[in-house]
Amino acid sequence: MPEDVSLTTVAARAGVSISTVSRIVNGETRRASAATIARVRDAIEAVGYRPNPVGRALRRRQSQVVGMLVANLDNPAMATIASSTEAALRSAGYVMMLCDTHDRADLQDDYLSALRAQLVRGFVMVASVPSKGLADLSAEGAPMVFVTRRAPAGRGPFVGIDDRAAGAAVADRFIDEGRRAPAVAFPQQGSSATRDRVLGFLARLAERGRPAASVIQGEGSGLSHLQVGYEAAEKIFSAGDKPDAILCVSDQIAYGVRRRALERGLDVPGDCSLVSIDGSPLNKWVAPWLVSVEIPYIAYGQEVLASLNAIWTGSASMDRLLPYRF
Amino acid sequence: MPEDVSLTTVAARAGVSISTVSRIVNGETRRASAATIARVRDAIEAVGYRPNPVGRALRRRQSQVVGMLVANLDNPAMATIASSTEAALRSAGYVMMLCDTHDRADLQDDYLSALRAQLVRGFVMVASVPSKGLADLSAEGAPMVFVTRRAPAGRGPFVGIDDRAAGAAVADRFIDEGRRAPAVAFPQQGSSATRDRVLGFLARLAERGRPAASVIQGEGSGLSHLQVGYEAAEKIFSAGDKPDAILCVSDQIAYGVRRRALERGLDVPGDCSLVSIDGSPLNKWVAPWLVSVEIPYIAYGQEVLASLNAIWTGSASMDRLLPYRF
DNA sequence: TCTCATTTGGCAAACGTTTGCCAAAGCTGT
DNA sequence: ACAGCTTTGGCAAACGTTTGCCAAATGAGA
Repeated sequence: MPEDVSLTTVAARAGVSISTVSRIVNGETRRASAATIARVRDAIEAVGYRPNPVGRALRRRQSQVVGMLVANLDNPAMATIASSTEAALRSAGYVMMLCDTHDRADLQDDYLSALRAQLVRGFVMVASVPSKGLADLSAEGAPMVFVTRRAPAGRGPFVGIDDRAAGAAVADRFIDEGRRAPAVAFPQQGSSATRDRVLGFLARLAERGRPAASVIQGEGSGLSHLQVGYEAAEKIFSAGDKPDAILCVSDQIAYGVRRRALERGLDVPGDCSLVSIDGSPLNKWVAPWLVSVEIPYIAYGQEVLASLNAIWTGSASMDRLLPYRF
Repeated sequence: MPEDVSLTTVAARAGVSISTVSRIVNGETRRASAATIARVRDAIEAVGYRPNPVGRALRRRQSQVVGMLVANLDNPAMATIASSTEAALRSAGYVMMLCDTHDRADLQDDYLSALRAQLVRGFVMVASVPSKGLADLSAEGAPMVFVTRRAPAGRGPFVGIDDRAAGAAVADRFIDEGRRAPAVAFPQQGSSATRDRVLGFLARLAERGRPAASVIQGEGSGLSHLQVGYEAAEKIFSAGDKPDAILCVSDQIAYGVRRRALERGLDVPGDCSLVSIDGSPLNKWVAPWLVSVEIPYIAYGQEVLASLNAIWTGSASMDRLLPYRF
């Protein structure tokens, strides 16, 4: 299958000019007679012509590529988002270019500029980090949608869940279950997502008669949420009050908390129940002790696509909040 | 930052022709005087010129893009491979385009032809599936490296571990530990990787006096290895002999086996120890009961790059087997 | 000073598209 | 038969790059 078939090949075979073929390929049916169109279509079929995306991008000054920057592909949730977004984009005729920023601002900027040079059509920022390049690009009005974490600069369409509400839902559950000593484990330098979950949780508890001061709060630092959970748990378990229910703002934090709990000889959920926000399908298999608010990461892809489409067509860019499920 | 700076911009500013600038950008230092080179370099710096990859690809008929097809991004091992490969390629000046084939031949072919149209420089097939498009492309001699699973057609450079040896290593361990009733859990329609692991395991056991017929073999079917393990375990546990050590050919299979074991009231590793081949870092946190042969997925990226480099420079394409660690 | 080789650099033609503009042909109504 | 409009389609110029070829300028040797 020699792939050196271009508009010229088709034009020669159909006995028309390349302009005509180009127009027909692009659906400009009003610029050619029905007979010509049929002849060209046949020729296209016969030689197996496929438009060359590179030539097209050069001329149009815009490619079919959408760039996706993800903070950490090793995080299963982000991998799922990447996978579903790739599928959605592909089915709409776009291709996705994926970059792993490792949560580093400098890498993020490198990737942004490389992608821009590729004339990408849009950017999908999954858990972006604040950076100069991002701010610039955003200010220029580049098509950009933020997933999981909101835009550092504030404005920018967002795909995710209502993090505050999710936190509040866990609070409600704890109260309804009659928990005496609720706690929360979260990362020291959290993103908008983890922060909002904690805030929603504490706010709802306060509304229902449990002021924030009475809630055991454990924060952890470290690169991975596993480590964060492990550290946060230490603080929580060595607090004066013994917690009987802990909100972990992500699955991985819950894994870390649980490990520390085991090391301390605590039974989960016997002595202390763990609730997390994420809901990886893996939990059912490796963490049956964990109750989780399930986030439909698998559905993120189509929302991202819808959001990009809205931007491209000039509609108002609005946030897309997906339903979570307890 | 208006990004409409091209060779023309630089040429005008430096007072030379675009040919000269192009040659200097591409390191053809012998085609211009030192003074000219300096002047051009300054101009490049001043206007912030970056070569346009699209124009370049069109002219060179070859882009800096490397296409990566992965069977399932939700699999943490593959996500890690994708991440490390992306990093390695990026640091060598390439960009990676990632596609998730969901292990489907038709999608794989779609992606292959889309990537080819993008004039990609090479293909990285992570756990590829046999397909017509793959066979054609491979026959044409497209630069292609196979990761984790060997080329369906046989020939093609491979990056992975020595799967038979890994299986054998587990066999040795079982014998050395004095296990009475070893078993193995594996997928019904396995890849070259899982097949080789089982073969290596059984062969070594046979060498050391345990003919294959005496080994409990449980195969499972299903989309995910979790399910495979769950099914395989059922067969293994309901066999006449009660196993006291099971080789699970992947981490996820081990998770499935363990779940079934729990349901049957078996203690792991008390009643029966589990050994898997994969070694996800997550194991330490969520599956401390699992012993694993650790595969250095994080190091795959650089090997993939090295393999591609070998192909591009015309060297003999050889397999790259990485060391595993018990 | 002349010849010849080397250095230095520009011209122009590609690569595969898209699209503004022009022109030929076909129609309509007078 | 003629003006004017619509349909149909081609020409050619871009988009940003690379590169074969040619030419001017420089330098060396005679």
